[in-house]
Amino acid sequence: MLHKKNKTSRKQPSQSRSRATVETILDGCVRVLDQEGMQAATTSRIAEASGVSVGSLYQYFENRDAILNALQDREFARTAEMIHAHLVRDKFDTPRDLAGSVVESLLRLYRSSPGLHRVLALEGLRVAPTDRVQAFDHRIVETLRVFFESTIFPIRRRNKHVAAFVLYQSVRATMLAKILEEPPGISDELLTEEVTDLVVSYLI
Amino acid sequence: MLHKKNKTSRKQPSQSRSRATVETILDGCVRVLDQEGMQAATTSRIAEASGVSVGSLYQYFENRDAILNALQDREFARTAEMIHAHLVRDKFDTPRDLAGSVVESLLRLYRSSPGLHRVLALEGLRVAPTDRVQAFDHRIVETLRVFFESTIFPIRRRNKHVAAFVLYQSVRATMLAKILEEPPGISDELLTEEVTDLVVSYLI
Amino acid sequence: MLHKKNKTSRKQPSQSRSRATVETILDGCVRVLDQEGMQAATTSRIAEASGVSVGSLYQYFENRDAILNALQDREFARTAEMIHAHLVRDKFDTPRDLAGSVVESLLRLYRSSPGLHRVLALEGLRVAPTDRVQAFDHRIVETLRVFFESTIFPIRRRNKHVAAFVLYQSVRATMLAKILEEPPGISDELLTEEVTDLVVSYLI
Amino acid sequence: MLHKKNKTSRKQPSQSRSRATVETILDGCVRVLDQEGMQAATTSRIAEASGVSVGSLYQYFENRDAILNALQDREFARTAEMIHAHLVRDKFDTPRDLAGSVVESLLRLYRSSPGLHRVLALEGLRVAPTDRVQAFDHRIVETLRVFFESTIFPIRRRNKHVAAFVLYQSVRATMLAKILEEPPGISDELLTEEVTDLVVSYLI
DNA sequence: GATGAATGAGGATTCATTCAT
DNA sequence: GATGAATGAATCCTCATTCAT
Repeated sequence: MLHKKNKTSRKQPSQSRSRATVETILDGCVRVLDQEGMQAATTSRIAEASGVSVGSLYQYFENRDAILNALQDREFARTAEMIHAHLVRDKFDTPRDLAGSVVESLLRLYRSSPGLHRVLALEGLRVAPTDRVQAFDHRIVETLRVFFESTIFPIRRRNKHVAAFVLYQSVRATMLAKILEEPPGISDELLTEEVTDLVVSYLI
Repeated sequence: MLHKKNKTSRKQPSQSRSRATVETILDGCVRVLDQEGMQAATTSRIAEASGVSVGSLYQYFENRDAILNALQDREFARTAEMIHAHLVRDKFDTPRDLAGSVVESLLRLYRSSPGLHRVLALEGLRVAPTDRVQAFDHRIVETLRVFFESTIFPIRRRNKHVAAFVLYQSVRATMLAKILEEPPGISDELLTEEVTDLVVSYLI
Repeated sequence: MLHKKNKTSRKQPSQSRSRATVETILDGCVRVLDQEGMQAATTSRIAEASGVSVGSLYQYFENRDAILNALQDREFARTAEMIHAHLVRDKFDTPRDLAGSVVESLLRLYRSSPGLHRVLALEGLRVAPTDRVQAFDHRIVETLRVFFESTIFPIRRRNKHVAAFVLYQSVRATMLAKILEEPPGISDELLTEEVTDLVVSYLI
Repeated sequence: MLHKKNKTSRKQPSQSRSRATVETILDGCVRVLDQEGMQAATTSRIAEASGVSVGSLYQYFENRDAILNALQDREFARTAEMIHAHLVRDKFDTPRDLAGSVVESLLRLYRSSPGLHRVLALEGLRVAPTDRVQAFDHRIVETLRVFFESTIFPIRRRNKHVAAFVLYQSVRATMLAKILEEPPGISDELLTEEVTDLVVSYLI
């Protein structure tokens, strides 16, 4: 009743060509967000930046929000994978090294598309009114919690869930603020060091 | 020094009545942001919620963005004042008490108008191209730095500026995420406690 | 849920100026329907033909369909009034005269805006999926039925409701077809005469 | 003589397979019109309902309007044939029986695809600028006129052409209104009876 | 000063048509 | 011949801004 027709939720991007187009569109959207910001992310601007027509956008996505949702999903997945990959590494030296490498990777990830991550943080591309942000934030927090529960490193926090939540929000916000504001007198190295200190002194 | 460069310089809100109207409008805008979100903050909705006409809005503000900018200014000022007030209090017991009370106040402040602060966070009302956010963030960070430099409490961080930056971003983001996402199983008290721990273990 | 906001169903056209604008828009819409047909009745074309801006259209009407609905309401009301006025006239000579004058008036009414009435017939401006047509058709049929029940003229049809229905549809369709197709060799006078015969020989 | 002036003349549907595809497409279009209405009759919906690809649609038809035109041609032809078949029947009892059987058949025909006939009525699929409707209406009217001129039944109308025109429009409109509006309290049988009365009392 | 009706540029979405495979 | 992905003009609608009263 809300939509005249509901078809089969657009093109099922199963064929590799379809999937490629979807990725192309998402990449275009990231470019727009990074260089021109959220308010510029109109359907025609996204189409233009992706090198496809507006019509094609709608061949692959239900509507504008669906693009942003998909982009969010993809980026959260990448973030989660990145963090997970660090935590399951066999080889590590000290807890501090591990923490530092995660922090540093996060900084790098954010720097690769600051505009995108600015929007993702807190506001979460605004689409599903909070659910999507919460759901994905939660996934990352869970990854951290599980690690805290199972690592042989001694963690002095009683409530691992809260600890994961606090640390994820803290590190993310600090790194993003760094990239977005570039406050004078604070280098990447220095900040990575300090944030790692924050994490380690809280956990151990 | 706050005059910005208003081409037509609009209403110089010198008369108290004018100032009152400006405040009324900002309050209306906050109400809209809190209850209906950013996408509802249209000029006519703000006018309606403020009890003034759209025309009057433009008597007091250059354009829509100017309203959001002014609101941002006001809220950052309040935050800065609140933090400052805590830090200059004569009476305090322990460093932990002080940190805890700041953290708690921040949580309260955010909870009083979550919609407003969600928008302010990182994105800075998306208006001023980061300058405004940076400027005000900087002011708060400076307040903290000065405190760290001058307090008789022993602070083990070498670079007080970075420490202030890291802590401000961390506490703010964590508290906001709490309010906006309300992750299950994390109470206000518990989180306040943990964040205070984060601050104290990093600083002392 | 269907609409983001529902306001108070637009401007309440109580002031005479508002009402005048509403009429202006409806008149513009009629002009478009008559001269360019239904497919040309786009919001911007209607606005243009009415001499107002698209924005103003939406100040007075919820959406495009609301314009067509209002127009239909107005035209049905006019038709009903016209028919009613004929039936309640004190002075008339014979049943045939009365029938003939109604038939003739209807032809004149349709000729005043053929494009509009073409659309109104059967399709009914398409908006409320049939309800509106049915409702108004019904009103006119009722007017006729009441007349048939109460007139001192002898009516030989048993079921006055069906008779009213049959006659209204027949006269309307024939007159409209005449205007829209202008079949060669059939003059207004001749057709009026024949249709009057159809009515009279059926009724009396 | 039906060749129209197809610029590129498309597929001359001489091969039986081509003709079959054309029919398939028209049938699909009818299904869409009946079940979903005119606004749903998009090229892709018609293609889907016909089990062919959009591309194939354009193999057989110049453009969308050509499909609707062809459909109109076909349906008018069927109607004309149906009426003709009744009129040339050798066996009939009374004039009333003949009239009644035509009226009833028309009702049945319309009921078999109401959505199609709603669109065809008066509006003539809104395609050809009235010419097509007129031409076909005229053909049916001519069939009737010829019958009126040649039948041994006594017809009391002087101008047989006008009589045919009036009756065709009247019967068609009444039957269609019945099907499209389904006014409460009017059964098929009752209406058929009344309309037959209308015809007979006018003619004889 | 205040008002709110009027304006129209801009944004989301649809769909007839084309064309490479 | 058949397919259906790609295209973009055309449509509905919103909302920041202006200006006559």
